[in-house]
Amino acid sequence: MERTAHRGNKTRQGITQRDIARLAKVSQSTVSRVLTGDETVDSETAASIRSIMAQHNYRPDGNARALRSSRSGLIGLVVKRPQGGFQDDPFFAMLTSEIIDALAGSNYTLCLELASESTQRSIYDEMLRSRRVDGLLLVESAAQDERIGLLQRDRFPFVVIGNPAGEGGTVWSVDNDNPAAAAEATSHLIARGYRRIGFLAGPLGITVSQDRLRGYREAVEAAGLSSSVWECEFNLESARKAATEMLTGPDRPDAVLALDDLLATGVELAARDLGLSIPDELGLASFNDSKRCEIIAGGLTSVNLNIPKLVKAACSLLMSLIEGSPDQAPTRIIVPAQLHVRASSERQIQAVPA
Amino acid sequence: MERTAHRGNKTRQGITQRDIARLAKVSQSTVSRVLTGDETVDSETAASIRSIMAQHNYRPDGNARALRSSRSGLIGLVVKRPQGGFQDDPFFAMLTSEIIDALAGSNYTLCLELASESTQRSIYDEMLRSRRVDGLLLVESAAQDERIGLLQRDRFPFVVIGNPAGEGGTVWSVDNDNPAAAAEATSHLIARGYRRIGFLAGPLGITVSQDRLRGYREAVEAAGLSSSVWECEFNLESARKAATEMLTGPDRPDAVLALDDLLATGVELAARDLGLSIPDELGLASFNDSKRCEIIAGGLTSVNLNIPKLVKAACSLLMSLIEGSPDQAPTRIIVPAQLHVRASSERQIQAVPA
DNA sequence: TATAGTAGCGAATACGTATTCACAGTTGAA
DNA sequence: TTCAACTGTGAATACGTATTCGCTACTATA
Repeated sequence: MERTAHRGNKTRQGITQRDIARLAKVSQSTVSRVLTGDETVDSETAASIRSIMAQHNYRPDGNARALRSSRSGLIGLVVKRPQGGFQDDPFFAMLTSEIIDALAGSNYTLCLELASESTQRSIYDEMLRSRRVDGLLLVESAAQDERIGLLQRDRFPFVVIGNPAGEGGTVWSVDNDNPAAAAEATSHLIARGYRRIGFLAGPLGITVSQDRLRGYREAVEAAGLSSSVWECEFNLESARKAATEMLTGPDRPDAVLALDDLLATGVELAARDLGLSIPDELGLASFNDSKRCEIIAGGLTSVNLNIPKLVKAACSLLMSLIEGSPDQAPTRIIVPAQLHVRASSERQIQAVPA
Repeated sequence: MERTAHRGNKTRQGITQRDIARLAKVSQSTVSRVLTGDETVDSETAASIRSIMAQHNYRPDGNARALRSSRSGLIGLVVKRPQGGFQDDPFFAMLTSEIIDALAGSNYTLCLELASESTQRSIYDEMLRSRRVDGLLLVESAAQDERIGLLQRDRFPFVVIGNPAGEGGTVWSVDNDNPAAAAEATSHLIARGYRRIGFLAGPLGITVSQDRLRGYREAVEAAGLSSSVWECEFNLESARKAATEMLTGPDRPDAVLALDDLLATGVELAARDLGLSIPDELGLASFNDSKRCEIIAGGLTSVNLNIPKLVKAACSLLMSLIEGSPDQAPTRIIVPAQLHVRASSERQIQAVPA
């Protein structure tokens, strides 16, 4: 005589394949076949089953599916979170957003993990070794990363976005040609008549710093100029401080190439503090071409990294790794970047005779 | 005679409870008991099992676990993505980051979903009805949301961050007291001697716009001043355009309260274009107290929403909903916000006799 | 007409875990 | 001494799906 409805909690049970089968007067396996798109089901039977499914609003249980087929349909995104949290840098949001778009048509869903030192280990255990995710996107720029070794040992599908320095050709990765892009940006500044070009890098232990620094150096040396490099942390205060030192020291640069729009913002602040006008007294360029480039320094020249394309490449690569390991040697995919010139580097050209 | 090793793909098999049991010379169920923290296992047996687990680097299969216990340990985050993608607004990144921190000690992991119009439906089906997530955090400000009805119908655990307008007392939610905060910010501007205070809102269909507008109106009217409201989209260009109209129209405001740091940035740009100095000729205040407040307009007065606390409250609420539905009436939790005064509203006080 | 081939389908099983049930052995109180 | 309670355990089962294995009919070929 007991009512069962008031349990409230367990009531949320959901309908299963067996229920559908009962209603359609077929076996559960036939229902399953319809779901997996098996061709050997009579089209009329299939239609009837489908209609009953729709009618009862049936949805397969993702966990059962994952257990049986050992494929979860989840992709993990691992980003190293800068200490001090995310600054205004929209890189992370752009990335996430693009990944979701890239995955939209597929059978995969994004699952997020921000790594700080403390959660780092948990990612690997909780998500990966528990088979919760089918593959990993690693946003990587640290020169050393012990996780990569672990992933390789387990033959776990993963793609690095960025430059996994030590792992040269042993890892699938997608990146821009940062040295070339940095060289182009530097050459652009030189072509605009700037002569003492400084480089404001992030932490030098990070490969993206190293790569862009290299391109900068090459371009500067090729032009017979000398280089001057400053290092700072990935936050505004640090960038502003470094830029201030840079611009008040001896042999002050007349142009700065910053690693990042965030750091470039710091340079602009420093310049404003010092009363230096951009672009006349100081040229400025950087990387990312984020929205803020339209407002910083009256328009900030910046390298567009083509994040949508970068992400699409990474995702489709990862999916193919997950689905049928091509057993091909790992490749590094390079997505072209493009310099987006704006006012911050548009000084009147100062006669540079051919 | 066939080698089995070269399959390469299926090799990634992983060790199971049964394997552990065999090694420990106990039954699989005892191993399971150790894992679930069942007290009835002999401590010596348990120790031995644990040691074997550690030795063989065992990890329980998350999918099997989820299937059996109908609890996945995943929490979904649903954010409505503004069209045009994320601008420089760091709100999303702050949120995500804080959620991960809040979940760090718990047994839950974050799983992300950005909703655009097209993926909206898929969230509900793929993640929720497939039982992939145990609960949902909904970042909500639309006045109407059909998803909430669906969630309620299925008695699915979810918590709204923000104000789910129509759903008054029928939904668990966590929010700031936006009317009060807006009133405080407005009163602050008035106390600093500003007299014609404009409000730059986002889209008015959004509850956060409505709530802050209300507080602004109350404060302005209480001071015997008149209100003037402008609406714009959630992007810099739109804000700048609206602010320009605002500041060039008749009866130009001498202070602006913006809905958001992003919109406030647009106001600053417009002011700069028009040669209006902040704070002397134009007072400015907004909401979010993001990092950029330290650099906009020489320091932007902004309401700190206390996102860490907001998020912690939402997460622990959600977890308790998931674990044992308290069958208590839904509650709206209000986290106090605090006005962070900076230079942008710090005009010399112009004699306002008591 | 006999046989090979094939389409369609149900029974059974596997995936790895959590949980229920029963049972043996021990303890403790009557 | 007897029986009840308790402790620690293994066998069995369930979770919902995908998949393998045969079996039945039916068609095509000879």
